[in-house]
Parts: sequence; C-alpha cells; structure tokens
Amino acid sequence: MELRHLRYFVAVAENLNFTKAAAKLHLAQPSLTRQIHNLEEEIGVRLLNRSKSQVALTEEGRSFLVDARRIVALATESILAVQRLSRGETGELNIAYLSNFDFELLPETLAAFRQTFPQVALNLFDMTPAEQFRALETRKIDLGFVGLRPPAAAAGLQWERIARHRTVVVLPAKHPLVSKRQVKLGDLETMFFVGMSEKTHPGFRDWLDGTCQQAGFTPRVLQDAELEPALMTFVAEGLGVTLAREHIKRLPHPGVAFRPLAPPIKSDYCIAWNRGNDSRALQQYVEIVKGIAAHAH
Amino acid sequence: MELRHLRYFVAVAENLNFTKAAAKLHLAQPSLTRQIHNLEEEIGVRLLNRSKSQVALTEEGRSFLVDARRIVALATESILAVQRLSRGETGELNIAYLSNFDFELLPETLAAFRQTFPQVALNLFDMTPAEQFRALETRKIDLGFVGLRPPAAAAGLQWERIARHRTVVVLPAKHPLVSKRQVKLGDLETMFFVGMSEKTHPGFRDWLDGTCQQAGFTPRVLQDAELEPALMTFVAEGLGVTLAREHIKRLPHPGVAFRPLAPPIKSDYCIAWNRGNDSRALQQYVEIVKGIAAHAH
DNA sequence: CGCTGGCGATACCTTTAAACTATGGGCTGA
DNA sequence: TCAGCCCATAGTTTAAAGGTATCGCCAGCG
Repeated sequence: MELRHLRYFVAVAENLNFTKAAAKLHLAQPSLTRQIHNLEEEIGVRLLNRSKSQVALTEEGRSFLVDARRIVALATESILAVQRLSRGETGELNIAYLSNFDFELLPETLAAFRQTFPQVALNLFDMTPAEQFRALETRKIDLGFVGLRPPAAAAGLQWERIARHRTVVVLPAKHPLVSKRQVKLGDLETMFFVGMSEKTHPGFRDWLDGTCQQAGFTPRVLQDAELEPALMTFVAEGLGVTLAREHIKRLPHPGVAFRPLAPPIKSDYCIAWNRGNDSRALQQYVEIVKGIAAHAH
Repeated sequence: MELRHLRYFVAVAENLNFTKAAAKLHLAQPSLTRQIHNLEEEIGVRLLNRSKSQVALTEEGRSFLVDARRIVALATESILAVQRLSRGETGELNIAYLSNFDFELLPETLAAFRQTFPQVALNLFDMTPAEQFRALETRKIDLGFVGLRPPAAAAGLQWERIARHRTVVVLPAKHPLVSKRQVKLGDLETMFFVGMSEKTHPGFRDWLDGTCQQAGFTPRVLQDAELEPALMTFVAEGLGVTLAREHIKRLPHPGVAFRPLAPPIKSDYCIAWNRGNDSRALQQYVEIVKGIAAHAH
C-alpha cells in the first residue's frame, strides 16, 4: 500500500463517483478504478459497494476513510514541518551566556531573531565559559557567548569575533596608580596579578599572558578566582591587579577602580558553536549576530 | 512522496548504513540510494549527511524520522484495524427491543455473540416497533427485535422469522369465556376488540385482521393502545378483548385472563435489519440468532 | 606507504506497474 | 425506449522502481 492508494481512495470516497474523482486527481478513470481495486485486493477488504449506478462506502470503507485521511494529512503536514525546520522557521535554539555582567549583543540579537523566526523556541542558559565549551561539544547548547576564543583543545568548535573591547586595568581603590588618569601596561610589570581560574575560564591565562607580552613581561599571578565577583573581591582586598574588558565596569565593586590603558589595547569578544551542528536556526542566528556586530563595529 | 520512501528512510536512519538497510529491505543498495535521493529532492530538504565513510541524520532528518515512523505505523495499523472490522472482530452493534415483556432470544444470543466477538461494542435500545422501523431506516440501529414483520412501506428492511408463538385470547377476568379452558376463535366474532395503535405498532391491525379472517370475520376494534400495559388496562376495564402472542403472559395485569385458542394458531416473531447495512457484526449476529432460533425450534 | 575491504554514487539495463485510449455494458431518467 | 452517465475491461504506452556492474573514496592494517 502506498500513499497514492490512500489519496485516491479519499478522493473516491468524497465524490462517490469514480469519474469525477479521477478528473479531480487529473487522472483517467480506468487508472483510478484499478488502483482502488488493487488497494482493496491488497488489504483484503471491500471498501466500496459499486452497484452499477452508484458508489457507496461499506462500513469498512467508512472506518478506513478516517484513517486514510489522517495518514494523508499527516504526510503532507510532515513535509511542511520539515521544510519549515529546514528554513529555520521552527525548531529550537539553545544559547548560553555569562550572566555576571555582560549581556553584550544578546538582547538585541534575540529580539531581531525572534522577529524573523517567531516559531523557534529560544532557550537561554547561564554558564561559565568552561561550561559553555563542554555544553557546546555535547550539543546541549547550540551557541555560547563565550567571550574568550575556544581553547585549541576544542577542535570541534567554531568561533567568530563579534566585538573588540577596550582593555582596562582593574586596581584596588587605594593603589598608587589610581591617581593617574590612564595606565601604561609596562607600569604593571612589577606587580602581582589575580586572574580567572582555568577551570571556569579556559584561555584566560593565555589571553592575559599574550596581552602583557605586548609590554615585554609575563604577569605573576598569585590567585585565581572562579567567578568574576570573586575576582573583584580579590582586587579590592589588594591581592593584586588584573586586566579585563571594559564591560566589567558594569559589575561595580566597592574598593575597586578601573583605569584605561595608554596606549589602548583591544581584546576580542567571541561567540562559539559546534562545527557539526547543522541547525538552520543556529546558522540564521549566527548571521544575525554577525550582521549586528558589523553594524555596531 | 509515497509510503515506500518513508519505509526506506526509516530503515536507513535505523542502520545509518545504506548497504545494510538495503539488505534488510531485500533491495539492491543503488535502488535504496536513489529512492532516498528522490525523497530528499522532492521535499527539498537534506535528511542525511553522507561523508564518504559514514552516514548521519541531519537535524531535519531526526525530526522527519519521528513523523515517518508514525505515518508508517499508522498505515500498517489501519490495515489491521479494517481487517479486524471486516472479520466482525471489532466495531459496534446497536440492537433495539421491546422492553415491556418480551426479551425473547436477546439474552441468549447476546451472550453467544459476545463470547465469539468480545471486541464488538454492544448497545441496546428500548423502542416500540414503530421507533425500531424508523431507526432501522435511518441506520440509528443495526437490528431490531420488532416482533411483527415490517410493513410493506419499509422496503429497505429485511426480516427473518425467529419463532412461531402460540396465540392467546386476552379477556377481562369477568368475561363469560374465562370459564372455558380454551376458546374458539369464532367465539370472538360478536365481541368488541381493543388493539395496538398503528402509530407504535405498525402492522398490528393487519395481523389481527388476518388472524381473525381464519375464522371468517373481521374484528371490530373500538380502542387503540400505544403501549402494552395500556392495552392490558383497556381489557381489564372491559373495553374489549384482543389477541396476542403467548409471551404477553409475562406482563400480568389484575383483571385480565388469558385463554389458549382451539384449534391453536401460531403467530410469527421477527427480527429486522436494513438491507443496505453491510456491517459484519450484524451479519454475524443474525447468523447466531438464526442458529439459536432453529435449535430452539 | 601501498593494499584491501567496506561503502555510497553513478551509469546503464530490465522489469514492474501506473497511466492512457478505446470500448463494452448496465442502470437511470426523460 | 433511447440517451447519457458511469464503472469495468482490454490492450498499449510510459514512467519509474529495481537490478548489475563498476567507480572512487576513505579507513584500517601490514
């Protein structure tokens, strides 16, 4: 039995007339007659009573008609559904971000995406970068606002820079350098640093080292924090200084001061996703983020 | 798109290997490859990612697989369901009877039917013969224990005699004939009769006239009752006598006496159904009733 | 590093069956 | 009773499903 048989049967049942049904199906009447015969023969049940001048459904035909209609409808609806999915119009999109302070392009891009693809379910997750990398690899999420670019170990991940932020120095409020309007990177060479733990922010250390290298020194890190608020506390308590993207100002903390670098240094802000993730919704969303990021240059 | 495409796609998705899937389908691998290509082309969506050495479902494929499985399952289940229906193993059977006094073969035949076809839903309705004839014509019921054979006007109905009951005379208790052990039909010629209304018991009058005709007279009916209890009341009040099947003794009424006819006269008891009703359950049930009726002769 | 085995794609041929045309024959309604 | 409608049948054409042979690619192994 094929869907053709069901479509034909439904047409005959709705018209109770082979000739008219065949016309509606753009088919010659004998072909239709034969297909219906084949159907009845295959399932071994008479679906229609044909007296010479009128066609009527048997009890079995009435019952089968219900099922046939449902199957045909389900088939066409399934095609439409998978086509919508393929165009990114439906489905779901799981996005992770670092809640602490940095919503970055998230609200703007989500709004734009939702407007274009209102049928896609958007799920947001609050995760550290390390959690995001893991969730991306296991496909628990489709995209992460990871900030740092993925570590080399995460070969399955693809990333894109969506912003270059000014880097600022984070200082204890009582630190001598606070008196200056801006700080030279080289001024930090002799100081102790605090940083983010590699457990939660893999790649932070590489970024810090790489940045300081531009002034020809390697920072001496005394203490690691697992979350940004803890980092701010460590700085406030005078355990050390650190560098961060300018957006960290949105997470103010008593006893902490921020000073711009002179000359300014930029640090990348990235999103990441799984290279093997073929979700259309993801692709569409990445395009939107790129577009808005470029526009905001 | 045909069911074939869905069956093939499910097989490939379950094996993630065209060669193995083709073998399970008893099909050459290139044929399968081609059908899947055709499917993808027709719906315009890539369902599978074929890297040279492994096959994987796309997001769209995973979604479509769910639907494909459901459609295929629904199709096979629908065939089985209509086959069961055609064998009379499922479905429903609506039966009407005259509740007042005469359950006749109903309990016995229902029990036998239910034992053989436990999946058929049996619905019972309490109706006068006229209601039964109407319900049979409009297909509200499948079979009626109508008693009287259907009137000639009901051409669409088919009937079968399932019993021949002795006819008795129904007399007021104080009637002179009560003193006799049995009554000759001719003795009733001069008396007034009461009968059943044609509104509720079409054909009763024909039956009464026909029966009395055997003694060469036409009964003079003074009063019609619409239900049997009313008939009994009329007789008890001395409005007239009447004839009835012996089973009416099961509806005893104070002030009414029953006397057998001599020589005895038999009256038919019938079931009826719609000639156009092709319900298997009905056919099976009619056979059971015939069988039990014949056995009980 | 090349050999082999497994797998999907492609090309080409065979076979099945769907569709068409022509026509027969029965029932209905004028 | 005749015309028109309608389903069935026969025979032919055509489309498409299925089969065989083979290629090319990748992976694992010696």
